[in-house]
Amino acid sequence: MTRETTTATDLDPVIHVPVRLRLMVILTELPAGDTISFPRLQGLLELTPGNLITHLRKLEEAGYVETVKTGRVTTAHVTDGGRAAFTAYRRNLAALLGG
Amino acid sequence: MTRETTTATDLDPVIHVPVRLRLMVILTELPAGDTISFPRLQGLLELTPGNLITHLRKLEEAGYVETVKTGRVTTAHVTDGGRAAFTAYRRNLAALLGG
DNA sequence: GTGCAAAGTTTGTGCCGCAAAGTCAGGAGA
DNA sequence: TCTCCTGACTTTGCGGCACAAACTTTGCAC
Repeated sequence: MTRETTTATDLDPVIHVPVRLRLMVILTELPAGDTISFPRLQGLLELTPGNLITHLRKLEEAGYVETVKTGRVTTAHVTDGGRAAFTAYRRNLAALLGG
Repeated sequence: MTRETTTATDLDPVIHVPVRLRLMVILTELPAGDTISFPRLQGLLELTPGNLITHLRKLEEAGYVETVKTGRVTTAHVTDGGRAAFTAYRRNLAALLGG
């Protein structure tokens, strides 16, 4: 009951923040290979651009997301590591909440 | 998909903080009418007392938890409002994560 | 080429989680 | 009874982070 619960309830703080949690949901639900634009994300999440870019960078620094500037607009997509981390996050959360 | 998702994904910030989330799990899994002592909570969560009391107070201020000092030791238990809020939190989380 | 609007960036502020250090109460031993 | 000691909180200060306002940049319309 010591090691298991400790590990199981360790929620990745990079993902756990509500805005980033919603970001990861949007990005992982995107068809593989697809990207989504910065303005579209901003509209979906109803964030100020400054707020959005901060969270996107946090995810990028963690290696969960990649952003590419194509012409005028920046697009984002989740990485393999990001998908894995998100899966682990969900598993830990389920373990904590018991289902 | 605008107003509904916005409402559904609104995660109660009082509960969402990892320590308090674990606190709510422990407290709501307690048999109805039971209480748990401060030192026991501290042991289970592996927190400094200062940290624990801060979070307990946050939950108390929100009306989710009540604490009673019985003799030497303080005990805590969840309120009806706390149970309701926790249920709503889980529902919102499930809606966000899609399951 | 000048004005305008959309897109992204930087910076500052305020809040909050966290733990170190302090306070208080009760019991054991002299 | 007085004092020491231990266990149980409590308070305070610091560090880090989310958030948005204000600034910069880029491209199009005219």
